[in-house]
Amino acid sequence: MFRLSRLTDYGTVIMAHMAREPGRVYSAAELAGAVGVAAPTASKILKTLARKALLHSLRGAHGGYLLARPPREISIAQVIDALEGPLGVTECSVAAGLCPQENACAVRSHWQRIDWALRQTLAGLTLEDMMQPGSAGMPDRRRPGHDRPRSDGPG
Amino acid sequence: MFRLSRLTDYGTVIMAHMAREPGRVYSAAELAGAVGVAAPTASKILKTLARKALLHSLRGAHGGYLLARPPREISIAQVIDALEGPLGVTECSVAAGLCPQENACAVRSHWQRIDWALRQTLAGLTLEDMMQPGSAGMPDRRRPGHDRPRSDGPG
DNA sequence: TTTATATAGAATCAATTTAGTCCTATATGT
DNA sequence: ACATATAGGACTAAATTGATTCTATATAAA
Ligand code: FES
Ligand code: FES
Repeated sequence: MFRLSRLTDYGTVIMAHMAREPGRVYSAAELAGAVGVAAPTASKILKTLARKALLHSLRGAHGGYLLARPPREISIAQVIDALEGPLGVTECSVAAGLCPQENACAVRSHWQRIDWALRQTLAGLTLEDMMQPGSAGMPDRRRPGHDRPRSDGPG
Repeated sequence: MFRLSRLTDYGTVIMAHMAREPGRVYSAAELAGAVGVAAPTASKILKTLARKALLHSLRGAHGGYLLARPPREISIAQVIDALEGPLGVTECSVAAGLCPQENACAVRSHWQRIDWALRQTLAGLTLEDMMQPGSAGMPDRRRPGHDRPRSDGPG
C-alpha cells in the first residue's frame, strides 16, 4: 500500500507536538528529544518546514521554531506537501508524458480521482485534529472524501 | 504525497486490460505489447499476480494468463496487496514496535484511520470500474457531463 | 518422440530514493 | 567577545525499486 516517507511521518509528529502550545518557541534539540528522533534529523525536517512557511524560525540564542499559524489552520496535506512534494498516488497521474501509452491508459483518470479524494481528506485534517489523542472519536466535522465507501467488494 | 510503485501501476493497467475480455487467455508478450512495458517486466508482474491467485496461468504452447474471477469481483485493493504487500500509509501504523516512542505518538491512530478509509475506498473499486475509460485526456466518444452513477468518493 | 512455445521461480544488477550526518555561514542574546 | 541556535548545502550509507537473465517445467503441435 501507499507508504509515507518516514521523514514526513516524523514531521507530522513534530508538528502535532508543537500544536499543543501554539505560541511557544521550541528548539530543534528539544523537539528531537520530545519525539525521539536524532537531532540532525529533526533539524533537517524543521528547516524544510520553515522554508515552506509552515513554521517561523528564530535564529540566535534562545532561538527555535514556532508554528506560523494556529493549529487548525495548518492541514496535514500542507505538511506532506512540504516534506514530500506534490507527488500523486501514481507518477503518471500528476504530469503528462511520463508513460509511453498514456493515451491508451484506462486507469489514469481513476487514479487521479482517488488522488484527489485522498488529498481532500488530508486537506481537511488539521493539526488540531491530530494533536488530540482521541483514538476513539472520529473527527466528524469535515471529511470530504471517503465518506461513503461502497464496500460491496469482495472480501 | 503517497506514491504507488510503478510496478503496481502497470499491474492495474494490465488487469484492466484483461478485464475487457474476461475469459480470454493473454500471453505475457501480448500484454507487454498492449500496455507498453518491457516483456520481462510484464512477465514478472503476471507471475506475482498468478501466485496471489488473481490470475490463472496456463503453461506450455498457447499458454498465458486469464483472470481468476469476473472483473467485478477483483478489487484494486487486491491488486495492490498482491504487488506491494499490505503496507500502510506509515510504517508504524501497521506493526508495533517500530517507533521508539509509539506510546507517546499522538498521530498514530489518525494515520491508521486514514489508512483504513483509503483501503475501504480501494476495496470498493473493481476492475469493472477501472476498465471503462474515464474522463482524462483520452480519445473519448462519451458525451460530456456523464459520470459513474454508482461510484463513490471523489465525486 | 521431438520441437517450439510459454510460464515458474530464483538470482542478479543497476539506478534511484531515502535516511541520516556533517560542515560552514549567519544571526541573536548575554 | 562568546555561546547558542538556525540556514543551507554537501556528503555518505542503506534500502528500495526497476529491470534483466538464467534454468526448469509444462503443453501443443509437427
Ligand atoms: S498513464 Fe502511466 S500507467 Fe497509465
Ligand atoms: S508510531 Fe511511529 S511516528 Fe508515531
